[in-house]
Amino acid sequence: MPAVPEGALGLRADARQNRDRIVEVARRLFADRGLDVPMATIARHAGVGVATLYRRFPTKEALVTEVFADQFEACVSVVDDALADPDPWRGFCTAIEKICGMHAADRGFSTAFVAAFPEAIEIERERDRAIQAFAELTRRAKAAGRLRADFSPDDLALLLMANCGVITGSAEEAEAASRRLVAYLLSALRAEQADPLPPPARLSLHDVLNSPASATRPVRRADSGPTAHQETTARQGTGDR
Amino acid sequence: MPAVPEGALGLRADARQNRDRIVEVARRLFADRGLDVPMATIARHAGVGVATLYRRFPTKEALVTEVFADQFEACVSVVDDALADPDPWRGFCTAIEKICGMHAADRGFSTAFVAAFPEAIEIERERDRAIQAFAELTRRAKAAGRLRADFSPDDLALLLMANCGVITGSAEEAEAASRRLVAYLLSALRAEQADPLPPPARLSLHDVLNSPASATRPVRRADSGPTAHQETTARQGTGDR
DNA sequence: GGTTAAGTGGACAAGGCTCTCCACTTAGCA
DNA sequence: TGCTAAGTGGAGAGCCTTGTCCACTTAACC
Repeated sequence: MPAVPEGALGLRADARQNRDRIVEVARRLFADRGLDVPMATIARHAGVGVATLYRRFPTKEALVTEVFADQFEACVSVVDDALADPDPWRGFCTAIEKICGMHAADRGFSTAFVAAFPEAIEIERERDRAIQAFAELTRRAKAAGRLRADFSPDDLALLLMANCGVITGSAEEAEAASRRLVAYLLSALRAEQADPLPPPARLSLHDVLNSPASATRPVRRADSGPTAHQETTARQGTGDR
Repeated sequence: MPAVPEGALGLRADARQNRDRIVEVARRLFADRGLDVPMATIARHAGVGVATLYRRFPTKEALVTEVFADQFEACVSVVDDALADPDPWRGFCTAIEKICGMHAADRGFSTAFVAAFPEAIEIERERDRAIQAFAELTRRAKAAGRLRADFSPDDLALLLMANCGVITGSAEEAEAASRRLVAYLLSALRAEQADPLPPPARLSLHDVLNSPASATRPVRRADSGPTAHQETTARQGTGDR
């Protein structure tokens, strides 16, 4: 993450200020209300017009990506820190707790993270590194005999999505819920657990991070058409879902 | 749940048929695509006009309530069945597995359940009974020494919301993810777990089931206004969030 | 101070949604 | 068969979104 975001490089001083304020305001609004705050609201809170907003960030997605880029980096470095811990199990637990806590504290981030914007190119390289780092952390925690052997690194996606699920209500409620859920989950992950698990979900971290589903571009399947009843064929071609 | 829904009582034969088809189609569409299928799509698939749809169900919420009323009842009877099981822990586990499985199999239901429509009056009485039944199940499973003592009946809300979080992608993916998550969670709930938990989240079942947040009426906080910068007071009165 | 390219804001286009209105059709009954 | 209340479909109102356009303003350099 460069100290000056590359998008703000050749900007005139006033434009630069406006851009900074937009990002700052967007971060706060996304955190408080989630990703579906309208662009006009962000613009108004930043004291600019919508045109200015769209001049800096051609789509809402671009704004979201920019806003959460460094939060994503923070997640990555949490995993790095965990790898540096001499006790791999402690590292593992702290990493999960920290990441889930970050999500719980930021409504927009949790959505953005799970939704994931494939266009976040500067993130892409980091992402693969993070996945490998977490896999290594997993390996070590298992080797230390603390993490159950049938845990799959892809289960991280499962945990994160579950964590997102409990993020509702006020920030404090969300954080309390997340903390308790994570405590449950971590105690399920200890090696002493004997009950066998059903097969890992086909929800790998790669899938989640490249999913077409997104809060700003919701998944919309093509209309498969009616399967019965007197639906006339003439009505079909409306393009309606 | 009456055999003939009270909404369909004095209806003319053709109207009755249309109503039934609407509910059937809506159930299928909600299950496949979630709650945000447009009303027009439902009408089209049912082979009726939107006006007909709105004549039977004055709001989308009313339709959703009707569609999921019996699924809700099914959840309640799952808890009843669990209470009838001589082994309370087995009953407890099966209940959770079944309910989570039902949610995973039905994208719309999971949303509707967590969102919860306070207006679903006929459900209201059932709801309190279900909550008490689950509390009783909890008590027995603890008494049998199988469920960890610090489990709170309100944690059911936590589990259900977490489960909702992993419902993405195809139906099979969702069910696989849910199964694995539930397996993790149940192993965390066994009495042998020693690690103390953080305090229960202030997410009681009552709260969740009466939450103002909803998929059809998303939570919208009042705009608190900007906290800094040169926002003019004149711009404030636009009613924008 | 004057020039000018960069920056700006507000109106508006395009398209989505829920829900309403009203002129027309039809089931049910004598 | 013919009457009538019940039922109907489609157009469109009203509101929300994201994103565009263009006449105006202003920072930055001479």
